[in-house]
Amino acid sequence: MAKDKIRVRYAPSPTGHLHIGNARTALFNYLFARHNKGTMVLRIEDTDQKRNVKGGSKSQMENLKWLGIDWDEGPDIGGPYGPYRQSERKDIYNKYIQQLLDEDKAYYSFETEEELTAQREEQRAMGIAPHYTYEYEGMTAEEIKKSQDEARAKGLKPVVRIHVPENVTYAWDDIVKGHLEFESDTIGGDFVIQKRDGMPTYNFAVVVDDHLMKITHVLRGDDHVSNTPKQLCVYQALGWEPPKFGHMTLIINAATGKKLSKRDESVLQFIEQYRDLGYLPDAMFNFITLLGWSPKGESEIFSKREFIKQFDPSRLSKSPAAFDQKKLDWVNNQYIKKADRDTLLDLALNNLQEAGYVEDNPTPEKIEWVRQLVNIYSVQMSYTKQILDVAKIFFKEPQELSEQELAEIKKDDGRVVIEEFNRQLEKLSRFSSVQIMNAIFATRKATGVKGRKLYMPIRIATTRSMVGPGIGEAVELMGKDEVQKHIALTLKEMAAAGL
RNA sequence: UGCCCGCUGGUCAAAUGGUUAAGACGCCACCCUCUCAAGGUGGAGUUACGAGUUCAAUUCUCGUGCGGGUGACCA
Repeated sequence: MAKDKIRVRYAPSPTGHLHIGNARTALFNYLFARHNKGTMVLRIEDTDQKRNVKGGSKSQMENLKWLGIDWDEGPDIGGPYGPYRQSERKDIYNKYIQQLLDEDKAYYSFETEEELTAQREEQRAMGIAPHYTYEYEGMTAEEIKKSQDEARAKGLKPVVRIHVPENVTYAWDDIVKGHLEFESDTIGGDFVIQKRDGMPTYNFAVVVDDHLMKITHVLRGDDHVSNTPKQLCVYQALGWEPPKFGHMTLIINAATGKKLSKRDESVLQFIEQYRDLGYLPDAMFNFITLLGWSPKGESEIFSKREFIKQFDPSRLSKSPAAFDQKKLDWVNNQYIKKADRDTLLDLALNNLQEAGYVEDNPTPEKIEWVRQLVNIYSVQMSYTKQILDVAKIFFKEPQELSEQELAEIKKDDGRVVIEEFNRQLEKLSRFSSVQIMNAIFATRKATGVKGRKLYMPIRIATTRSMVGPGIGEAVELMGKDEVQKHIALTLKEMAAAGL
């Protein structure tokens, strides 16, 4: 028989926006599927009604698409194994829960949450691992039935627990971590497979869905390792063949060494936040792929197509990956430098408008101006919103010159240079960068000053800053009026300082 | 505390019994340059510790240490 087609899934719960860690899980499943010409399934795990966030799954899907991840089956496009939302699959789960009940592999449990919490406290106090202990221990079938009937008569609603057999070893060869095994008595006792509200629990629904959706490989986060034995228990009870599992290491915050938690605000963790700052999807895709996975050669910048081609799950790392913002910035800068100019323009325009630096309905001239601005600054931006900061000389009223700047223009012939350049500017027929450079050359000729002594006073007087892009372009973009205003202001300040 | 996992420079990592222990980010220096970036060149910096196996250990084994995950009617 030919090897079955590879089928993987990404199964988020719609509890919020797309988190970096989840995005990575999706990404690796995607790469694995595409590399093997397999099928990518998107399934929404929304069995916890309390935690579901409105619009959560829509936001997840939007951000996945933005990242360049698509899927072949899912709630939005359907597929042969739907529905793809767990909340719509209740009948399916119920059927298998009933089957386990009938086969005596599961049972109704009436212990209340208060009782269970008390039990756990007690166990913890005794220094043993908290676990559920069988509530019908030592009872005959009749006694159990009687006890349940009484509980029901009192109006108690049961949950369904699965019998975890004794002395069983749950073992699997993990794609990432190698051979792993757990003894059945270490997984916490008979666990709940159906909640009081009638919904299945995660560990049960996942098994049913993965089996029915013919999932062949489960790539997920390390935090699911301890769920795997429970799921294997369900597979066994149902008599199903489990898929292959691979548990990817967590992404940690380099500063704390801990798993990135949504509550940790020292790192931006949601794809949307990066999107808003003007990070590029391809760059994010590239960067996230490098979190816990390494390519074969020495290069680290790859297109999606190249990643798909060379993706190999055996190169998934066993040790946690730290989220390195500086590296992300470097990666994004690599992409920005190569990016399509219109794309950058759109992003930057958006950032500038949000900041109120550019009006909402800019004229074509203004858009052209922003385009030039983005062009000259793209080489140094890590993300487009940085333009607010790096190009602030174009948007903010000039500050008083600093001591350092003043020192720079007062040495040697600063004043002479500035005045001469101002005269040369007057003579220009066009206010273009080429012409402006000509004015600088003419100033050099007239004053005999060159190099830094020539350029720096001009730079400071025109842009009111010692830093910035090429002087010709900077001055052109600043505009003639603004430049003349700045020069006049500078000369006034110099006079006031007695120069 | 039980169970599970990990540990190569500041960070991510390659190599897997034999290498001068790749590469990338960051850092430093120099070059380029009016400045800031970008780019180029170079540099510093690493196999957690202790035993064992072996001619040879970053690699295999054991122990110690440190870090992490998990212990729900969350997923």
